[in-house]
Amino acid sequence: MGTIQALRGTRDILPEEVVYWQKVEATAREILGKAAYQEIRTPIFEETGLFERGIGEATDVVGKEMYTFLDRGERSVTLRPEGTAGVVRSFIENGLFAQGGVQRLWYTGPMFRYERPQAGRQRQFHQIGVEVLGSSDPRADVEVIAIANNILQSLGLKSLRLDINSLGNAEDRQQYRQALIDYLTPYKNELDADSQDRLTRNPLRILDSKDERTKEISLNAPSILDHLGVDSKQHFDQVLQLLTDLGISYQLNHRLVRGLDYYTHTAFEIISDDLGAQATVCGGGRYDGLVAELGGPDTPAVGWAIGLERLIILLQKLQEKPIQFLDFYVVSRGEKAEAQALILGQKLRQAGFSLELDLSGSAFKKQFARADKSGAVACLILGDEEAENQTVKLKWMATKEQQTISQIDLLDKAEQLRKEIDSYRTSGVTS
RNA sequence: GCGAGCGUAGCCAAGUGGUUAAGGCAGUGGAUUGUGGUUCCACCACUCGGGGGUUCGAGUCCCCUCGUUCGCCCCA
Repeated sequence: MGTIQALRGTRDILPEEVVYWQKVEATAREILGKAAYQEIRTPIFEETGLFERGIGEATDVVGKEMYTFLDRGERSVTLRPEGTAGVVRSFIENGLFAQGGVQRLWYTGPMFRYERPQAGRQRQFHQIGVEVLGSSDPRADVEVIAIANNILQSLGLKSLRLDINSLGNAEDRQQYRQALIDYLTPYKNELDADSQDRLTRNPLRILDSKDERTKEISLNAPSILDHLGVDSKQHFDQVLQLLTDLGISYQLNHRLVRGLDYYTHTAFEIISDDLGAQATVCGGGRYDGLVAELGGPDTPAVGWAIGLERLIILLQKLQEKPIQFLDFYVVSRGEKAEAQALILGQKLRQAGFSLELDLSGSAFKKQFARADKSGAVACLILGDEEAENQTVKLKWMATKEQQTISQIDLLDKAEQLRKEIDSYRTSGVTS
């Protein structure tokens, strides 16, 4: 192809699809606002070291999926592969911790990961996420999960599953890691290649391998839940109890291991069975060590991120397309009439109406056909006759009834018009 | 990074070595002068993602490349 096209793993979100995005954003915004979360916007690219330190050099995200390049000043720069590191950097850099108490933040925007595209997986994708900084209370873990739940449910998504696990604190994890290595080492040669590789580097990840034999072996592997210290155990028990109190059902999954190194204690995923291989819609957990790791004061934190593309795939499957109504479609013909139509349209918009102005100058017949397709409740018609008399014809598309009124009256009766239009809409009769 | 499938107009899609590349939807113009969702007519791919090769002849076979889909991997 000679023409330029969007890069691999990126795509355009066309108007037809954007209505879903707007619905998701509006819903999330409202729910987060009601829960006292504040939006934060951080740069799309950061110094590479932020992610290396924050996410962990041994992770795949950092090891092989980052969009990293040298800028003109020879700095190593990386397009953010996730949102948490940037938010935490900002939290530290701007001294948000100095405000004391708990900071509840949320963000949305594009993320970048150099991966092989697949259904529900792109190189540029979008997330909406929350971070609660400054509380180690199990209620924070649960609040965050409950909010994710609210958003998903408000959008009408059902049949989602919450998987949850605890990774304990750094000590628990270290101990468990050793126990796991001890258990797996005798089977080393039977493990799949990737898992053999991970045995020393990142043994926890072996637990969610999809290789059959590896699965069999890890079936009897020690569970992290048996290696939690007293405090970790208590924290997790409380989280589970509170979830139950809230009526949120969950599934314990001791193989759930999140891919980013910063997670501690609670780790969870909200999973859909309607997404194919990329089934996780929302993933998150607690990351008590990250703020300190990045040079800030020791600050416990929890958060999650929702994958917007995946969410929208699900939403589209529900076939509940948000409908956009139009109040008027403005049809005009003749130089004078066309000019008046433009002016009338402007005034009506200022009066709060939505409308589309036909610019084609083609035969009325054609313009009406377009009016019909536009889904407008009513048509405003301006021809030579109307232009001469400063009037306009108002035609209700559903009933085909039409009347002539002066342009001034039309604007004066804005309130009444609004009611009439709304009554057509609610009666479901548009055209 | 690995494996497999696919790639014909804006969209869906026939075609599987042989004259001018079906059809449908959408779109555009028209069926006399200012009125819609029906109908009717016309127009709408010098070309089959791109490049190379085999052949008298390729959308149809082969190679490369790009894209895409589904897995692996990874994760949202």
